[in-house]
Amino acid sequence: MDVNTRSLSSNNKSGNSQSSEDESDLRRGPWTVEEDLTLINYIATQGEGRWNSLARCAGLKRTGKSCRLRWLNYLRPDVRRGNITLEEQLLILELHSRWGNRWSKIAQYLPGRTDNEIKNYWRTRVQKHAKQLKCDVNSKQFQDTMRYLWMPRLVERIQAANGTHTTATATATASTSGGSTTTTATGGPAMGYTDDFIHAPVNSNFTPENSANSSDSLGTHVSDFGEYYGIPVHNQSVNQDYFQGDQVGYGCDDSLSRPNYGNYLNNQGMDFQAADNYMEQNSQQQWPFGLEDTMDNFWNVEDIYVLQQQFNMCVN
DNA sequence: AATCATGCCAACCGCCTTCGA
DNA sequence: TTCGAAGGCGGTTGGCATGAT
Repeated sequence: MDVNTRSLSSNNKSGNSQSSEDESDLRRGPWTVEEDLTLINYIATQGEGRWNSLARCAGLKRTGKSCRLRWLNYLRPDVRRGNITLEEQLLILELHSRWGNRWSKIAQYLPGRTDNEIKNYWRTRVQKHAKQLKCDVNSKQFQDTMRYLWMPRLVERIQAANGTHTTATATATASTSGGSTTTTATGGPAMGYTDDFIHAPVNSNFTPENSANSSDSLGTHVSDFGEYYGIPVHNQSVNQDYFQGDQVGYGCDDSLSRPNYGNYLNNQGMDFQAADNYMEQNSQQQWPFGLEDTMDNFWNVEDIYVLQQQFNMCVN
């Protein structure tokens, strides 16, 4: 069935009455250029308002919801396009560890990015790698892997790309196009095993099992990520054991080490209370990171290989 | 060249919350 | 206070693009 002509009969199950609409006349599916222009022009002259009436007044044969979604996710002038940058990836991981699937809340900290985009990123990229590691994305193992392996690694990549600091002696870059990933390693061992993880002091007492407890006293089993890490939503400085690099190791055993990324986000001005204020005061400004991640993804084949090894050590 | 598998993402669905009469 | 309308949000789907076979 043509997506544009599908029945709308199921649309009103949600309690969102569209009774004032002529349902038989409503369009669905992809928006046309003409519809986009109509919506843009209408909002440019009349501003945003009540979406149902806006849709009617603009002459769009769409539901108000559909118009709102199209505007917020695609037509808004401040919507950012292009790959999620390394910094944005790091921020998404960090914020998701705090708040879980609170996509709209996470999106507030990534100006120009929509909750839908972040959600899609998470589902297509992060969950994919959880699958590759054969663990549930909500599992403690995966959370720890993400927190103590991937995120520090990502910080290293950011620092390396910025030319500010990196302890890595080898770099591997991945480019993902479509479904495949190609990898270019420079200076690393032939087996694509980079030593990003192997060069800094390690607290041998640290394990993923105690990691959650290391930052607070609330690290007992809870399903929600934020609760899991025992982090209050607001007025909480950045996850302390994660960002205070010298105090706690992040690996699963002594073969792991942490990059010297301490307080990276704070050093970038990413204090969350400040971020709250920042967002309130200046919601239109772009996030002060300018680095584009042309590699698309910070995980590559080598990373997965290494991570699988480390992950297995964690589990066993 | 054809077919299949996979990734990506725009759009929809439906529940919940907020608003306002 | 109640109730319907509208908005917000997270989950899910479907179609297109691309790569693999």
